[in-house]
Amino acid sequence: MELRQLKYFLKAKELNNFTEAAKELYITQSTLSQQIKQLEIELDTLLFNRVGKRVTLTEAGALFAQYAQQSIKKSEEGKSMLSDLNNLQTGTLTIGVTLGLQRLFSKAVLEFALRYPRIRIEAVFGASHRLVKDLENMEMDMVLVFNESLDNPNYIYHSLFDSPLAMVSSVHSPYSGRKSITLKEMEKLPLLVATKGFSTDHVISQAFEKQGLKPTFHMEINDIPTALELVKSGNWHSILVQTSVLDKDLVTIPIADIKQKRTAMLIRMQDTYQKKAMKAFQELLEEYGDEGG
Amino acid sequence: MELRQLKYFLKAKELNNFTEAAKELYITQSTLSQQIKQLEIELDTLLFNRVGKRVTLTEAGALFAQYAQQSIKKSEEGKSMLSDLNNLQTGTLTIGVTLGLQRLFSKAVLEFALRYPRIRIEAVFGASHRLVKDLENMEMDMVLVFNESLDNPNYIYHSLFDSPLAMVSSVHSPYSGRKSITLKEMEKLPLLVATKGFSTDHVISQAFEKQGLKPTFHMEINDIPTALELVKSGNWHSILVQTSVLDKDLVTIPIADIKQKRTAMLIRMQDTYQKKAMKAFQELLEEYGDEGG
DNA sequence: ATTCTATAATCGGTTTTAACGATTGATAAT
DNA sequence: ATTATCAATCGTTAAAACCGATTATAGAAT
Repeated sequence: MELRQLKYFLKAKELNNFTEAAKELYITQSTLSQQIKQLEIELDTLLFNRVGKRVTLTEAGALFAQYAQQSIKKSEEGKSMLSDLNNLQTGTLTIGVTLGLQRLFSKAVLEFALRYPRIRIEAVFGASHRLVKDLENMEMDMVLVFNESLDNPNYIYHSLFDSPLAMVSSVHSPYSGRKSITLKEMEKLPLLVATKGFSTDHVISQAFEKQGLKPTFHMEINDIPTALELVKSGNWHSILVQTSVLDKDLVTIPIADIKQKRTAMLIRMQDTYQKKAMKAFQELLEEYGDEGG
Repeated sequence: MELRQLKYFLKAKELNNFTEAAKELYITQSTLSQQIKQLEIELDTLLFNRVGKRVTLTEAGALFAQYAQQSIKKSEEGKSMLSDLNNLQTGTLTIGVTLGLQRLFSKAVLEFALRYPRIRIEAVFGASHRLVKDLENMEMDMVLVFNESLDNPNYIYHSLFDSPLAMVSSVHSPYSGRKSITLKEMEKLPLLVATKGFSTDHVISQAFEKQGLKPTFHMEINDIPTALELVKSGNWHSILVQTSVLDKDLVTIPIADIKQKRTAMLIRMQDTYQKKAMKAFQELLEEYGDEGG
């Protein structure tokens, strides 16, 4: 048994497909096939069921995966611990971020880059469920999302701040200056969805649905800065977590009938050893989170 | 980084000597040297200081060893978990036992062998510090010793029973029938040490010393059954943990001035996964332990 | 029913590398 | 000064990881 084989196994498990897994591992399918087989022989247990042309994890495989992952994790923790120790700080920090937390992230990353110029940052924007999945596959060090609360004990959940949903409009819009707005009022407005496919979008749709309202979303965009640019034109209004917006040309108007706040949170694997860079980044997030995102 | 390299590294760490380590690993010294170097290159850190012809672990090496060990452990736990799952029970249970717990061990192992005939038992008798060291190097699943209380959080300590020290004599000896005896009385008797080099021996010596007594030990043996045979002859008396002795030809006489009892305990590594065989053995030990060793 | 497609297993050959034996170099002990 | 002991290094060999091509199989499409 070698770590190499365990890594191959986990990738195959993740994709349930040897050919694909081999591609991602930059080896051929035949190599992967052989290495998995070798592992199975050593363990004297089938890890995958071969039903026709497809493979599915066996129960034994699922159980074994836990140990495989932990074995790999420990070895990598050891490595990154040493790299911290050397204080060369040549590490990489991979962070998943959901769209609405872009601002918080940029603020933190700006300061972080100043303090730790030699640490490479890899930021992956995406839908929270996708990010969490990547975290599970150890492809990320931490993710920044809204309201994900898997109760998986292998992860550490850390709330950063709460923020309500609000309508975003141009300062020149007739609604500028309003203290609040109702969903019913918004139903007839030209709306722009800035978080298509994200969990925030889901919350918004549900709120309208609950009141039997059918708003028209004239546009869907999955990039917040672009969406905000469009809102500035005055042609559309959008709905976002309030702290995602801070621009002198825009206003946020509290939505009277959405009480539920969104909670920004940081999720990371439970490590006995936590990368120094990670700790530092987390501290920055907390700092900026307290200032209101 | 491969598990093979981590195993090599740990062995080298254990022995502080590449040549010896290579021998135990059944590889040549040159291979070991190269593999360690390769690991060091990957980690970008020296694991050993090379001072002249000898090697000593660096601080980084000591830290890394923790992770290496855990990585290996996880992979092996996974493997043994599967072997249990298959219910083939082809596993091996390696147990270290200190001399005085021989009786408890034999009783338990007898029953265990009946219930789990396909599990191989490897029993290693030896001094407790030696056993504990082997346990640390993961060469044992558990050890049975007296009073070892390292406060290492990676181990689980489980007390089985307490037992006082007692003088052991032939039923025909003049002391047979005595309710108790003092160290001073024993000083002049022909004594036989049955636990030379073991921690119990240490306790006995200290007790005499404390009272300024200088007993004469006419014989030293490091095997209890043999020692007991000799005591039966009536020529010597010995001092042992009371529960080590159960023989119609022998009597145990409580020693009035040694109040301190010896605690039999089981020590095992803290596993998230515990071998079924281990659990079963532990249960038997507890059962027989309650009956008084 | 037949062909096509997607997939895993297998086979034979190639490349990589783990392992070896012998040698060198360095240093501690004699 | 000599010897013994150890780690590093070098060149070679054996093992095994890997590859490309082929085969086998099952599901999908025709």
